[in-house]
Amino acid sequence: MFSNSSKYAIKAVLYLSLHSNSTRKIMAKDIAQPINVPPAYIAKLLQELVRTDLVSSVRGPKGGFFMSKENNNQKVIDVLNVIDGEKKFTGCLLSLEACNEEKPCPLHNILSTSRQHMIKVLNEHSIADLALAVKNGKAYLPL
Amino acid sequence: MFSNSSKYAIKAVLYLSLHSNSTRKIMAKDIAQPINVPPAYIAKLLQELVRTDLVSSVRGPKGGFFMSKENNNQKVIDVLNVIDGEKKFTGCLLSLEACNEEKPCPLHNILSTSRQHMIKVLNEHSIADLALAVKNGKAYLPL
DNA sequence: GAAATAATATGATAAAAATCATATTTAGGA
DNA sequence: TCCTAAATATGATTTTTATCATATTATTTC
Repeated sequence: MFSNSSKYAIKAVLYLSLHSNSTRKIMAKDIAQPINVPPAYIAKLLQELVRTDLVSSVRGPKGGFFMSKENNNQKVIDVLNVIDGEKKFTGCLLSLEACNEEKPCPLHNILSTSRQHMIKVLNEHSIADLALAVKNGKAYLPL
Repeated sequence: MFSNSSKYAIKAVLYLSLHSNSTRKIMAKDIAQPINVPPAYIAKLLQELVRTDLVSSVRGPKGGFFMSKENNNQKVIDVLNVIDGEKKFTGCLLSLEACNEEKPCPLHNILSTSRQHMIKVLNEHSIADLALAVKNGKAYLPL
């Protein structure tokens, strides 16, 4: 459904949302272990997330990654769009160039509703929302 | 969302549903062109679909691929399961081993409904249903 | 301002998915 | 029975994705 990269990115951003802030930064290697992602890989993903303003960072000693208030308010779909690209959600389900609402492909026809709903939900929930669910014991991050 | 292979498989199966039957078989290369998929690739995919009883075939002269009545009644999700595997739909959205309904991951939490709906729809519609929509002008297969 | 630390940029390698190629088997027709 | 046509099995190649490694740059602290 989502690529490994996207899953890793979501996990990293969630971890940062739960454990970091502007005065409490976390190094790439210290994020990698708890979310079970290769350190070098998560480092590369984090760089991309920093470039696109989804995560904040400071170099040098006492530096690291963290989530600012603005970062926390970004929507879940923003992370997915940066890593997997928008077409993943908006593109035709059969990759037909000429597929659209007026002339939908057969899959579009039957899946359009649930897909729209999916996009809506990802658009409505911020990273902070997901983190809050974890804090409240309504969602979990095991292993 | 779906892999190229899955998209190709759906397109091939739809094409066969619309243009073939037990007395009108179609060769791999004659399927490849209209659905815009590499001939050798679609041939390989068709073999897998035949092995799993989603498509029928006859070798030799006058042979080819076709959809039997049973083939046409298979559900869309069956094709996707064969090509992409079931985990694509049932697996945790963050690939967490211990994620489940009782202890859902944050993504599971917000996407579960639309995902369930998606699976339901794919389970309810047969290949024939999709083909019918095309015949009735309710769905299209451009390019 | 020098030393140490941590992100950044860049590129190399490995694994998986997609694509291509071909020898083998089966079925039909002369 | 022999030739041809078509699927099948198998494997090679290419492309993409995932993973690993390292030299460079920025920042803090002494």
